[in-house]
Amino acid sequence: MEKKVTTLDDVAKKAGVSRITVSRILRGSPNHRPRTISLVNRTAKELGYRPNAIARAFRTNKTGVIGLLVQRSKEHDLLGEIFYSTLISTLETRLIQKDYSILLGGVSYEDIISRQMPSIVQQGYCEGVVTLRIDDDEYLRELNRNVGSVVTLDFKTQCVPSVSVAHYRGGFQMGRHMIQLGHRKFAFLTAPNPSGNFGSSFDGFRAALAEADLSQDVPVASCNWASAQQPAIQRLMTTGHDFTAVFCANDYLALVAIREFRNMGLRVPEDISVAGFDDLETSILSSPALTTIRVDRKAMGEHAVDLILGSLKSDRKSKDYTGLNIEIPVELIPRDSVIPNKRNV
Amino acid sequence: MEKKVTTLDDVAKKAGVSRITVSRILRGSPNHRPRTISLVNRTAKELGYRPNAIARAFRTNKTGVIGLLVQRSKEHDLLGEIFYSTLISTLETRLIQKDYSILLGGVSYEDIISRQMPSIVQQGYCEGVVTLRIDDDEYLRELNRNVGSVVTLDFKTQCVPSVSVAHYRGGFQMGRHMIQLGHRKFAFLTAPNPSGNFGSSFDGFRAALAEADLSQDVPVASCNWASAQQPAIQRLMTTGHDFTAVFCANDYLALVAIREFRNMGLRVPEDISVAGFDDLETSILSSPALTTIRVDRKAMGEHAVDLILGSLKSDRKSKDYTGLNIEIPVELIPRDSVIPNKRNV
DNA sequence: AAATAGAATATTACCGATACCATTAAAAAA
DNA sequence: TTTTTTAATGGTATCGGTAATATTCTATTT
Repeated sequence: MEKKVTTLDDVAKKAGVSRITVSRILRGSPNHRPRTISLVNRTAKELGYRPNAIARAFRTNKTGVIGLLVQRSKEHDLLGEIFYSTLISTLETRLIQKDYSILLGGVSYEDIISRQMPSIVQQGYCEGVVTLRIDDDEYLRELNRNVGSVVTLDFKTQCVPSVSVAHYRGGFQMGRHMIQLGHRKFAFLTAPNPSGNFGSSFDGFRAALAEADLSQDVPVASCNWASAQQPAIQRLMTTGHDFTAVFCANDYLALVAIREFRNMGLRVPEDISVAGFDDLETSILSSPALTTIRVDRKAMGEHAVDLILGSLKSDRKSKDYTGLNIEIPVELIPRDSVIPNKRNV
Repeated sequence: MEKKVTTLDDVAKKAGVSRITVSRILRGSPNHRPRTISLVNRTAKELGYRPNAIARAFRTNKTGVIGLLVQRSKEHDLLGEIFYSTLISTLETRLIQKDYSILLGGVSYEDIISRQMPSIVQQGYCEGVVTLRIDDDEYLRELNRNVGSVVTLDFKTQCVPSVSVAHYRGGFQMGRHMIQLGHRKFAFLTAPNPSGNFGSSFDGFRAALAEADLSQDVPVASCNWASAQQPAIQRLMTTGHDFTAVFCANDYLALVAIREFRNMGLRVPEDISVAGFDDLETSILSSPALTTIRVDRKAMGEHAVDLILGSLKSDRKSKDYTGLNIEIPVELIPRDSVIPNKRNV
């Protein structure tokens, strides 16, 4: 006695109608006698009938599956980054409501360079794909060639609809905030340029400096992810700079920076103010509580879902979303890691 | 000009062989003339043929998809929890290597109570399912009835194979550690009992107290997740307890506790030592760096994958994994949030 | 050269649903 | 009542693969 699944035919036979009638009724077609409808529904329930999604997908060419593509790498794992896990959670919740499921896919840096499509795409399981911070235009175009609908999250591009963060604006706000508190000399802490988002933050920051007629010649420490952040930070300190505030590309780096500064005997924020970007759930819990730029990840996820679903429906004839970019606004969250500068005020 | 996909028939026609020959050759069957093999391979490449995974899944009844089931709730989102995101990342990486993909599924608490199967299961997309900390035996059994292979992560059970954490052992180690540092009075900080894991930690902790002939009557503060942790913690402090060390069910709660204690004017760790459980990536960055119990999440993910794949292969006839439990060992990571007790030493 | 074994390839049926078109039954109009 | 229209239902082909079985072809044996 293996598993025996009930099919449409079983239901049809038992109910004494044709298979297609059962199919239509179960899908909610109204063009049937109430008697037949209730008979079929009852019979289906009795037999414990469950439509076979694979068969349906096969026939209709609609899988009800959206791929979620993240970049994977040895040293640093986007999926494991808390910023993204919140995002993913939002995507899942909202897509389920629309009867879609999420299929996870990882691509390595090498895959991207060699234009290697992930297996979930090759196999044709996905009706559409949402990418997380995949920043290679050519790769996105190739994806689009394979999947029909692609939406990019956390990277602004012209070749597919995208949802991005107002990094420039966030950097600008942080710049103003620090200047307002009396800081005049700054440093940046970043990771090796993922997707230029960090670059935008710093451009915005510099714009604030320009506005205040301050030197935009800001020293930059570029850290690797996994480890080896210390050298970059130490180098920053030992090259004779006299900054009083550091703007970090994200909250995680800010925490690292705070630890390193303290290891060097500096007090944060008394000697150096440190700010982050993202406002992770835990950033309010750090000590000092982190001054940062809040990003509405929920809104990001929701917009991404709306974009991808909208772009699915459009059978070439309806609205074209290509190049449509939604920029999520940000908000400065002043807390305790950035304080007025005693030296320059 | 819509999308035209090349099928086996197209390749077969162009190569002048039968469809099934193409199918077999592309799947690597050796029983063919080398000439035919290379001809078919060449033709397939020329036409850019990609096997249709849905059609194949339909025919073979093998989807190559593993479901990942997490509990979802308004106030607290497991998917968004960093502990799990690392786990998920590991699962994904390892499953891809075995040519499987991950389909994400969420279940609410209500779903579990009402034995409502998630859509990814109902639809029959999954060959197997890995659950994350779903702690209802009856629900797991029902799942197993629907999917064939189920493996539970972060919850120990007898009804399906499971991978769990040595919570008891971890609690025990932490107890010993604190006692060794001179602490005699303790408190627990936990969340409303998810899955009894937290309970095991505290049982282990108490066992260490018993070993040292200390009172096991430890006050407990039970916090909600999202917010409202303050009241529970304040209540703990204002009921005349005189503990010097607090063992928290996880690192996140430990951070919350530290903040609350400080808000009440207490110093951590000078006045109160605080310890967590999990060793999140960021826990070494907090100040003070968190003393905690390290859980090898990578090992958890790897074992889960091995279990689920092994249990897929077993067509009832081979090994039966039911009730097999793998317990992941833990390790005490002493850092700066637990220090020797000045009062009692 | 005929018989036979084994390797290579082909035929056919089928997985479970839906699309499309045809048909029948019931209601409305003549 | 007969015809026409409309609602309800049925028949058949089909999506793109693979399993099982049948057939051809090649090589070996006698």
